Amino acid sequence: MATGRTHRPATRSRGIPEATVARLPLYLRALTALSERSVPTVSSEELAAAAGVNSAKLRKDFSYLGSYGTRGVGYDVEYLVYQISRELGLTQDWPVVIVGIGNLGAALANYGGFASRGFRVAALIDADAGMAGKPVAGIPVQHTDELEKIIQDDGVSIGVIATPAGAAQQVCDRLVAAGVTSILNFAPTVLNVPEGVDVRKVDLSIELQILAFHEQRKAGEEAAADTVVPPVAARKQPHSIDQGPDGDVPAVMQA
Amino acid sequence: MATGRTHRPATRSRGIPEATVARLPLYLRALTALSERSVPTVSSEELAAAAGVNSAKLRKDFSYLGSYGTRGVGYDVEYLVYQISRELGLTQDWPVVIVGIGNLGAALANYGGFASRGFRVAALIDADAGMAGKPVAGIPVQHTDELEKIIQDDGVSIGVIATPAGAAQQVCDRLVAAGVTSILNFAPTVLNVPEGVDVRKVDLSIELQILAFHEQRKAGEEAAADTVVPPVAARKQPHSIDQGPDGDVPAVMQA
DNA sequence: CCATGTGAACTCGTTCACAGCG
DNA sequence: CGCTGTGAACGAGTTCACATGG
Repeated sequence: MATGRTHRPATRSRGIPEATVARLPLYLRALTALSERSVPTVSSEELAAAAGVNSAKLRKDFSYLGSYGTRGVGYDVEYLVYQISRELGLTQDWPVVIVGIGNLGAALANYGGFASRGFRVAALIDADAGMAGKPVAGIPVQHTDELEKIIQDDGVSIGVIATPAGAAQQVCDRLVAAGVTSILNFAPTVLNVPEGVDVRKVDLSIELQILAFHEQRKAGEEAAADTVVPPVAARKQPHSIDQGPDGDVPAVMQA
Repeated sequence: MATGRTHRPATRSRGIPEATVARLPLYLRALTALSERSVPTVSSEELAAAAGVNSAKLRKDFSYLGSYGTRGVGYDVEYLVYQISRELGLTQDWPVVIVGIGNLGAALANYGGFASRGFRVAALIDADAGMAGKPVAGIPVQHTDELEKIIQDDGVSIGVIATPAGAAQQVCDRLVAAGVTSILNFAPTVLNVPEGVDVRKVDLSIELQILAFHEQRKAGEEAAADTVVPPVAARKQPHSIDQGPDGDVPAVMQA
C-alpha cells in the first residue's frame, strides 16, 4: 500500500474508517439487546454506555453511515439495527468453514452467536481421518481432502483456522487457492496471503502478554507511589473504564 | 485507559505506546523461533518480515525500549528475547484462573503457549458442581465457591472469563473483589470494572462481522469495478498483505 | 430546549528519510 | 558501507464544543 504518497486514491466516497467498522458489531449487539426488550429509541449517551464507548465517538461513527438519528430524540432502535446489519453485510448469509476440530474448533462450532448473525457453519474439517463422520455441534466432521470441494460447492468465502500452528499456513494456502478471501486465524502464526485476502488473527497468548505488561506496571507504580495516590478518578467513571482495549482490536485464543 | 484529562501526568519517562506494547509479543514470538534455530542476529528487515510488520515500525518500536541493536549489523537475538520478555513482565510467573470450563475453557486450559510464556494455570473454575474434581488438561476443575479462596491463596491477578454471557459480569465482579486486576474476557458482553482494572476482550462474532464487512465490499467493488483495476501492486508485495489485528487495512509487508 | 451531527483541535500512530555509528 | 536510531512529516482516530434542526 501505500506506495508512495497519496494513496487510497479512490476513496470510494463511502470510506468508513476501519476503527468505526470495528465498533459497529459492538453497537449492533447493544441495539439487539434493546430491541429484545422492545425499547423503541435510544440516545447516543445511553447506547454509548451500553456499548462501552463514549457518546461523541458513537455519534461520529454513526455520522459515517448517514443521518439516522432524530435531533432532540435519539435513534430508532429497529431502524439502526437494520442499517448497521446492512452495512456490515449481515443481511446476507455467510457460509463459513472451520478447519481444525480440536477443543477450540469444537468450541467455535458450538458457539451460538454464530448462526445468530448471518453466519452459517457450512462445514467442519479436520485432518484426522478418525474424526471423519463424527458429529460436532450436530455437524459431521469431514476430512481435509474434501476441503476444496466444499468451498466451491457452498461458495464459502470465509474460513476459520483453528489448527495447530504448524499446519496453519498450509491450510491457509489451500483455503485461498480454493477461493476463500477472508480468514480468521486462531493459530499463533503470521499467515502469508496474496493481495486481496483479509486476515484477522486471534491470539490468546498475545492478549495475556499485554495484560502482563500492564499488570507489571501496576506493581511497579505502587512502589514508586507518588505520595499522592493519584486520586484522579476525575470526572465520571461510573464503572467500565476502558474495556475494549481499543488500542488494538484483536483477540485471542489458541490453536 | 485511564485518563480523564491530563492523566498519565509524569509520563514516567518510560512511556511505551500502547500500539507498541501490542506488537512486542509478536516480535517475541518471531525471535523465539529464531533463537530455537540458533540464529545469532537479525536485521530489522528480517525480523519485521517474520513478525508481519514493516521495518520502520519495528525499529521505532524498539527505540522505545532502548538502543539494543548494533549499527551495520542488527540485533542480537538472545539479548532481545530477554529484553522484551523483561519489558513484558514475562520473567516472572503469572498464575491465571480460568472461569467457565466449557468447550472454550477446556481449549484454553489445553493451550500450550500458555505455560511456555510465564503463565501458569492456577485453577479451572466452573459453576457446575457436577464438573468438580473432573480433570481437564490434567487440572481438576473446582467449584465457583472456591473462587475467592483460590485467588487469595495463589495471589492470582489475571483472570480469564470463558463463561456464557449471562454469567460474565457476575464472575467479573467476584474476580475483582477477590483481587484480580486484569481480565481477559471471552464472553460477548461489555464488562463494567472499577478504575485500575484492565479488561481485554476477545470476541469471535465481532471478528467475523468485520470480515463480512470487507467481504461484502469486495463483492461490491467487483461490480463497480473502476475501469482501472487498481494495479497498485507497486513496489514490493511478495506475499502476505495485511494481517495485523488492528486496523487491518492492508499494510504492506515484505519479506 | 434537547440531542444529533460535524468542523476543528488535538492526540496517537505510522512512515519517511537521513544522520550517525559500528 | 550497511543498518540502526530518530526527528520530522504525515495520516488516522478521538475529543471538543457548538451550530443546527426536530
